[in-house]
Amino acid sequence: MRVLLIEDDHVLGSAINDYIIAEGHGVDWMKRLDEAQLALDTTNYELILLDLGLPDGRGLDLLKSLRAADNQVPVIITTAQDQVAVRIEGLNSGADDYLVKPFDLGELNARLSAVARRYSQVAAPQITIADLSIDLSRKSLRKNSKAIILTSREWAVLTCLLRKRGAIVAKADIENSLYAFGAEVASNAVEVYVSRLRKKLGKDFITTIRSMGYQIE
Amino acid sequence: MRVLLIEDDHVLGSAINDYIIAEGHGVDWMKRLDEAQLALDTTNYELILLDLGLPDGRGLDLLKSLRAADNQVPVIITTAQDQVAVRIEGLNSGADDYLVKPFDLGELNARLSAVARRYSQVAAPQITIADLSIDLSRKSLRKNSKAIILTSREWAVLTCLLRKRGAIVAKADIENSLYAFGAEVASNAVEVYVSRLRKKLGKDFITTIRSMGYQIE
DNA sequence: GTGTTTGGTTCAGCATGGTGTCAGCTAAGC
DNA sequence: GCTTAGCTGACACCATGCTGAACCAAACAC
Repeated sequence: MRVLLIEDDHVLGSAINDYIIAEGHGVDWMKRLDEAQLALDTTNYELILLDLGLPDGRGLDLLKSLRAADNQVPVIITTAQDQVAVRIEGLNSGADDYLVKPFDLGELNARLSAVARRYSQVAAPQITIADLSIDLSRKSLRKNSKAIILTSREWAVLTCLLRKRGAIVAKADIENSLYAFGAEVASNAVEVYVSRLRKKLGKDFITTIRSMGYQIE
Repeated sequence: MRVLLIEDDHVLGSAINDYIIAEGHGVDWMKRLDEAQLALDTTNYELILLDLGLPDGRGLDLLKSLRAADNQVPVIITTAQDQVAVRIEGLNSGADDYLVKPFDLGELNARLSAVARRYSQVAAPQITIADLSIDLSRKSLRKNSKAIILTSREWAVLTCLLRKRGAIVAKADIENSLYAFGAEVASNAVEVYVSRLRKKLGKDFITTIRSMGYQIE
């Protein structure tokens, strides 16, 4: 997850910065609003942590202009203990969440993952390859924006290949992901399903690497 | 918006209750978890306000089972000032937000509208598909502008499918949204309801994806 | 109380389409 | 050319899904 941190306090800022990195996310830390605006213009973030206590007090404007521009990126605002009114105004201006300073870093983390979870539901992991768009979680698939129905076995083969996209996947690997281990299938089932997939998705979508396996892209 | 309020404190509860009503929303106020579970079984809420400080301390279980059943209804938890750990666990268990008691009613309202805003983006109130027009929040349904009455179970199945419109919804998912946690039903109930829905709404409205689930559109 | 209606759940028998298998074919590599 | 690997149409079988009907429980009328 790529996070934009807008915070002028050096001590708190670097603590948060380090913490988010330790959680495995990427951070851009901006100490001034004009820098933040610039960063927003050039990069797509998945989360913004916005300090509303900045000296110039224009953090809310940034938030409002984001929402006015129909940018739905989740924003968590941070305020000092006594700024209840600011907090309310922030939420009404389109913030998704807030943290009251001083806050527990564990709490920050919980909020991060809550927002990340929420966000990941909205922005479906949509894969687009050539004229195909594939949504694995919804099991929906479109070719030239026309829906295509796959059977469950066909899905199994497709996801197995997509999970290792770019790599060459051995036929045995695919077979193992199809049939719970043990149940040996002495046949060319995988070949059959690849054939069926090609009929539905297009000839060149899955390439055969002779005597090694199959590959997508 | 229909809100389920779970709060055992009479004073605070009735204050919140009145406040939400004053804001133009509907509230069901439950003082015990078993009542709340019952309410959840029969009604679809758009927001749940859950007090994690209930005497039996099983509020978290309710929340977890909701999420386990893939119920995405926004949940705001309330905790006392000193229960930071509970709060964090709540967020990690799938709560969308929290309020620390004692909280400002203005703050409650800001959170309500924040959640409502977020929610309204997801579920459009009026849906039109083919010759059907469906209003989920009012539970009204028309086919060629002729009203159709559905039973509550039929609604549950329909809304479950519509909420993930376009996606393939597994039968188990639908079952989970029908029968809140615990109550295992060993039968083909979902099939029966789909069959009845098709009889009322038209043959082709819900499509079967064999061994995967059902799909609308 | 009885009778009726309404909706939920279960079951059985039937229909159907996905699955696995094979045979005959094509294409690749040498 | 030959050999081997992979492709694909055809098909039988049976798990999966459909649906009418029966059965219950709760609500309601009288």
